[in-house]
Amino acid sequence: MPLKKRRVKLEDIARKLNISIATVSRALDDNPRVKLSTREKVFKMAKAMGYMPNQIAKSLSSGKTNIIGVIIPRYDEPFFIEVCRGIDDYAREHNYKILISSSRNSFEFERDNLIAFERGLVDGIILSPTHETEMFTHIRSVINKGIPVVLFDNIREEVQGADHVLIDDDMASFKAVEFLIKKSKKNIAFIGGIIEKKVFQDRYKGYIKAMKKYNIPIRKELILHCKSLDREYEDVEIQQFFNNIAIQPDAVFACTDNYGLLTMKTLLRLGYKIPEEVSIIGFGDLGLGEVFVPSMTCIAQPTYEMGQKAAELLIEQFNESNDTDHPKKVIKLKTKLVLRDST
Amino acid sequence: MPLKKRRVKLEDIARKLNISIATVSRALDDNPRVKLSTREKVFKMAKAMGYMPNQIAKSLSSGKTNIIGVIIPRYDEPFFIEVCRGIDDYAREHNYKILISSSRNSFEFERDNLIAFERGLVDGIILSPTHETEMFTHIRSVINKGIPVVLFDNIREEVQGADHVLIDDDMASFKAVEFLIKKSKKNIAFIGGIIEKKVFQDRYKGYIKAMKKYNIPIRKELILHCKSLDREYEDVEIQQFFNNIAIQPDAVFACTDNYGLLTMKTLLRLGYKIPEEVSIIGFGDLGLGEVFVPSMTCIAQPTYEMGQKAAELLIEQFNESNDTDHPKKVIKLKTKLVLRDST
DNA sequence: CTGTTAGCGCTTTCAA
DNA sequence: TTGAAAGCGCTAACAG
Repeated sequence: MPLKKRRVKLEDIARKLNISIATVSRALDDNPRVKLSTREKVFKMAKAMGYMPNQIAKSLSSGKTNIIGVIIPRYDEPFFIEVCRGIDDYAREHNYKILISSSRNSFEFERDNLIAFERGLVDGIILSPTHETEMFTHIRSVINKGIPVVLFDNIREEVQGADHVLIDDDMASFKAVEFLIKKSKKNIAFIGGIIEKKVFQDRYKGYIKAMKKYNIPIRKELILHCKSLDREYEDVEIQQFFNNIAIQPDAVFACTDNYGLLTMKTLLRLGYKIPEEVSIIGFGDLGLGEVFVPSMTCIAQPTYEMGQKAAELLIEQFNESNDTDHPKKVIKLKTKLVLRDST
Repeated sequence: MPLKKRRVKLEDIARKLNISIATVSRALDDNPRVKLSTREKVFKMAKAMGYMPNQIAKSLSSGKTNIIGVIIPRYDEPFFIEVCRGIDDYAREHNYKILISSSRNSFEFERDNLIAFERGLVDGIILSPTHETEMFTHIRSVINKGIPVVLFDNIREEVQGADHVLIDDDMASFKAVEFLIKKSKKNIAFIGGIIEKKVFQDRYKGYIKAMKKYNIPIRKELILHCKSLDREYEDVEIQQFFNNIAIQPDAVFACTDNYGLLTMKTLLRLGYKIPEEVSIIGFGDLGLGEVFVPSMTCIAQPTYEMGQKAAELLIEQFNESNDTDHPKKVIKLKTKLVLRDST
C-alpha cells in the first residue's frame, strides 16, 4: 500500500524536467506552441508521476467550473429525473458536469440553492420553479450577475434574460379531452394537482376549453385539484374523491401519470370496468402507464428531450459573447397522445 | 436593469472601509478576534455591496469543496434516486452539496467519473459499483490519494479503506422464499437480473438456500436471469419467459419491484389469478408495488436510510484525523417483508 | 518554442 | 485587535 503522498502538481513535473511550470501547463494542454518532443516528455512524466490536475485551481484561474447547476422541485418524481438525464447526457457530451439540488417544493430552498450556485460554483443554472415561486427577483438577481439561466416546466411568468423550455400543456390537455369527447364521453372527470402550479393551471384550462368548445356542462363534482405534495397523500385524496363522487364519470383526464394510476386503481376497486365503463388518460408517459393492467393511455411528454434542450440552450448562452445581448429563446416542445388499453 | 458589474470581493469591502482584507475575511467568519463593532460594520457593508463569497477561491484556499461526489449506475432506477435523496438530505444538514454522476452501467464511465472526482472537485465519494466492475484498482487509487470513499449496494468485494453500506440480500431473499414455501408453494419461479451483479447473485443464493432447506427441487425452467439493462427489454424478456414456461409456477420471487410488476402483468395477461393461483413477491418496495392491482408483496429495502447512512459514514471520515487510520466500517441494513394482495 | 510573472479571491500564519 | 504577506495550483499575457 503506497504511502498517502502529497498530490503531484505542475511544479513537481517542471522541476523533474527542468522546465518551467508554464511549459508544463501548455504541454498538458497539447498546445502546439510547445515542441512536440517536449510535450511527449511532459506527458510521459505526468503519467509516471500520477499527475492529476486540480480542478479547483483551474476553475479559479480560468473563471470556468464546467459545472451546470440544476434545481428541481423534487427527486421522487420521474419527470424531473428524466429531465435530469437529458441534461446530463447533453452536458457530458459537451464536457460539463451537473450539480443537482432539490428545492423540496419550497421557495426558501429554491432561493437558498440559487444563492449557493451564485457563489461561483457553477457556470450556469437550469431551474424548474416550485409552485410557491411567485417572485422572480432571486432569479433575476442571478441573471443580472451575468450567470446564464434556463427555466423549464413550471413557468408562471417569463423571466427577462432567461431561456425557457416548456410544453404546450394547454393544447395537450385540450387534445386529450377532445379525444374523450369524440368517444362520446360526457361526464369527464378532471384530476389535477395544486392549482398554484402553472402546469396544472394550464392543463385545467385545456380541459375547460375542450368542454366548452363541445358544449359539455362543466360539473364541479367531477373536478379535483389534489393538494398533496407527496405520494402517500395523493392516494388518499383520490380515493376519497371517487368514493364520494356524486356523478359517475365515464372518463377521467388525469394531470399526471401517477394521478392516472391512482385513479385506475381506485376505480377498479370500486368495480368500474376500464375502459368499457370509464376511460382514463394520464399525463407524462414515464413508464408506469405501460406496466399497469389495463395499460394507460397517456399524453407523452418529451421529457428527456426537454432536458437536452435546456442544456443545449444553456451551453449556447455560455458561448455567446456577453456583450451581444442575444434575445432569449422560448422553446415549446410537442406532446403526443399515446393510445393504450384504458381508452 | 442594473449594469452587469464585476463581482464584489473582499478587497472591495476592505478598501471602502479602510481596513485590511484579512480583517474583512475574519469578520465575515464572525471571528471573535475581530472587534464587534468592526464585524458589524463589515457585515453591513458586505450586505450593502451585495457581496457573495467565491466558493472556488474558498475551496482552493481551504482545500475543502464541501461537495460529495455520488456515482450511481443509472438514473432511471427509483432505488438509486431514493438513495440519492437520503444522501442529499443528510449532506445538506451538514453543509454539503452532492454532485451526482451516472456510470450508465459501464465500467468505463464509472472510472471516468471517478477520475473526474479525483481532480479535487469533491471532498469524498459515494459509489455504487456497476455489475461490470471487477477491478477495484480505480477505487483503491482514489482511496490512496486520501479521498474518503463509501460504497453501497452492489459490492462484490470489500475494498480496503472504504466504508460499506449494504443490505443482507441473501437473507432477505431466503426469508421471502421461505415465506412462499410455508404457504405450500412448490413451483416457485425466480426472476433475477444480470447474474454478474452481486446483489442478484446474493438474491439467487437466498432463493436456492431456501429451496434446499425445505427439500424442494430446483427447476431450471423456473429460473430467469434477465440480461437487459433497460426497461423496455426487461419487459420482453419476462413476457417471453412466461409465455414459453414449461412448468406452471404457483409463486414467483422477483428480484426487483419492476421484475415483479412485469411478471404480474404478464401472468394476468396469460390468465393466471393472483394470488389464488400464483403468488408474487417483489424486491425494493419503491411505491410501484402499492399502486398496482393487485398490490404487490415486497421485500422493503431501507433505501432512503441507505443513502443517509452512506453520507453519515462519509462525513465521519472527513472528520477523522487522517493520521489515525480508523478501521473502516461495514454496515448491513435490515429489510422487511411487506405483505400485500399478491400473496 | 520557452520562461517570467502577475494574477484568480480567499485563508492563515506571523508580526505588530 | 489588526495588517502584511505568503500561499492554494493553475492560466495567460508578455517578453524573449
